Amino acid sequence: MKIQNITIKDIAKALDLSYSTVSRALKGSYKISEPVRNKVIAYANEHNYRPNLLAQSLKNKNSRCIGVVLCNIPNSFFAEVISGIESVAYTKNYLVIITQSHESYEREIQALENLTWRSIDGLLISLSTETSDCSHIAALHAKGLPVVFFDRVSEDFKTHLVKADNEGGAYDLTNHLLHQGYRRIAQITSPAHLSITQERIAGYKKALSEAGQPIDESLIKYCEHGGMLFEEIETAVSELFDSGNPPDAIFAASDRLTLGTLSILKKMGKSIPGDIGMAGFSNFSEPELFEPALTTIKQPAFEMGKTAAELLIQLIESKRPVTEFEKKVFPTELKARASTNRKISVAY
Amino acid sequence: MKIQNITIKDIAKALDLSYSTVSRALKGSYKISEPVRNKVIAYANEHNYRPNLLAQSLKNKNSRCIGVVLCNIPNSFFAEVISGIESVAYTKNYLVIITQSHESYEREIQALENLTWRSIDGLLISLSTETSDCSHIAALHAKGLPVVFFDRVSEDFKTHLVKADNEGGAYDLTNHLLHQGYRRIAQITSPAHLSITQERIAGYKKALSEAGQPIDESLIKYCEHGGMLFEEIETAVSELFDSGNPPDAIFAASDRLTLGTLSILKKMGKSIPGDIGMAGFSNFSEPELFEPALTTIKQPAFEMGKTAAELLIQLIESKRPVTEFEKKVFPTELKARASTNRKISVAY
DNA sequence: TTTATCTGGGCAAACGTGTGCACAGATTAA
DNA sequence: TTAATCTGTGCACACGTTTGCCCAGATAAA
Repeated sequence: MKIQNITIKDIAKALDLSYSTVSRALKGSYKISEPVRNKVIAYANEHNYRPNLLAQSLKNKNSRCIGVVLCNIPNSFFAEVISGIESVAYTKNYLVIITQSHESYEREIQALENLTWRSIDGLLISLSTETSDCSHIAALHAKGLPVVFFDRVSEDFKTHLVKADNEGGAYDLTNHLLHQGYRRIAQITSPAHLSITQERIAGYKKALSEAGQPIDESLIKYCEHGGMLFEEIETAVSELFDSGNPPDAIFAASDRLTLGTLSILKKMGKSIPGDIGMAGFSNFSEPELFEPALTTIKQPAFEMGKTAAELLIQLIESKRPVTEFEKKVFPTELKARASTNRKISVAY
Repeated sequence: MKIQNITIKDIAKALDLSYSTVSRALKGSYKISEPVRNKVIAYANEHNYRPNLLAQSLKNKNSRCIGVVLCNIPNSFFAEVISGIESVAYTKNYLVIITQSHESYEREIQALENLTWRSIDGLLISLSTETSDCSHIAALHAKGLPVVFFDRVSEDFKTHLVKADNEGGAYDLTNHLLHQGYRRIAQITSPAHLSITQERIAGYKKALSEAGQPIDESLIKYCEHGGMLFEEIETAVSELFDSGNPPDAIFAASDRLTLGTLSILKKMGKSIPGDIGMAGFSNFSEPELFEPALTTIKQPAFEMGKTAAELLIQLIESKRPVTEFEKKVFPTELKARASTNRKISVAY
């Protein structure tokens, strides 16, 4: 921007002081006499002095920016996470730069390059569905860039992790479906290499096992693009129904998959929850407005964003290298609604 | 970031050249001989040289960042706008910094201060509901900051405007409701001082007038916070129904108002579209999933973001001061669905 | 041969801050 | 009175780039 702001030099000239005196008076760092300091501060306030962040960053090799890489912004879950991140960054005076990977490994790498080129002090990242190898992130981390994983995490290297209790959420939801009398419960989910997928499948299988139900791997459908392509959800659903032994309930493992599946079931004319039960992970704000009102597992997205940002800033501002890392796991919340309400509570 | 990148100085030392020669060779700007230039470029590529953007910005007084101020990210409309902005910025190599006003005038000012402090090259802004006076933006514009308004625009000063055809959209929707046989059509809308509100009311009134219907100002309810407070929507709805002469259809003027109103009507046990017709401006991705499937006016949000970003970058990169400004108006799209389907087409 | 022009490249200052060092004057200790 | 210490301030360089100006050597013109 071409807007001319007042600089330290201007103040120095006006008060007939050296640059360094002004700088030190403003920072309050060094031995500057009271009268001089007050004079400088008064002048600075009066003329609305704002230090030039670019110059400070160049000098100090920090930028007070944190970079965020996530899949895409319109997704309800991530939109809420962003709000959480911003709420912390705002008070700590960091700027948040958001980039989207659009579930693509290549774009994730580009986003990361762009961010590091722009000088960020730290990175918050949720892996894209295509990402199975984290060496691009590990390399930055090894060079000293503080990193916090959230949501879709990796344990390829040690750092703070912030995630939902995906296993617990999937367990709760599967149990709920079982209690409602559903028996052949399918899961439509993200690629198998993602942490969230593994955990959500683990919870699902755990609930089934505990209930003495068989586990049928053909009921688990992986969408390689996490539902970015509508057709992959369609394929998954039709495979389930064309199998000769269709499910009586579907559990979708993400926001997009949930909405996509619901949409397809309605198009197929399935009656929910009669013909088939339907539920999923979703942070959409008004799931009760759907037909039928949708049973969801909701993640505390805002809190997760907040915590991730707090941990990251703590990492950035730590004087000593941090060696003890935290793994924050947030409970999920099951909201049972009409879409799984068979009104038959079966004992087993 | 503490990551040490290779600098021009490193290249200069390695090749035994001066800094300036290296700089000029890389920029391709000045008289540098072929062999020297090639040598420099080869070395730079080999060692993965990236110019330090902070230093460049400091020197050139531009930052290759554009600032965006909007109400809030989780809103479907704005989330799509952001995607549009990013798609352009990405190819033109600008970074997008998104800030939220949360519909507050004060936070809008803070966001703006933060952005300018951070050095942005241009600004995209959609006014908060509380903003009636644009002098804070005009001041920046007067200082030379390129500004493009989108969505909620102001004509306080001359610049590019990007908006939807709000009047046309409201006209179409009102007409649709009239054709469906609704007669007492209410509008729940944003504060009266906003451009979008005025236009949406104008279209609504125009359709009513043309149909020979009376205009009842008591059917227009303004939500001072644009629906950020759920209670204000509740108040608006209950006032409509408690008036003794309730509406037979409600037209909500924004994403949040639409979802909020629908939610309240359902809680009240109203039958839609029987008791009351319901429709609104909304960019939610799957309105057909609602109960009932929701009639919407959809704005081309992605296109709007794209165009706004293009105009802004054009402004930023223009050599001469621009004096001719454009006003881009995008058509909206009416999607009639069950929530307004009375199945009685009344001639009038 | 001398002078003017061109070509390629280096010097150094600048953008706005931060900071190690030096130094003048005042105070204290010997 | 002299030496040691403390206090407050200024000088100058650094961060990484960019750019106006200058200059050495080569070439062309006179």
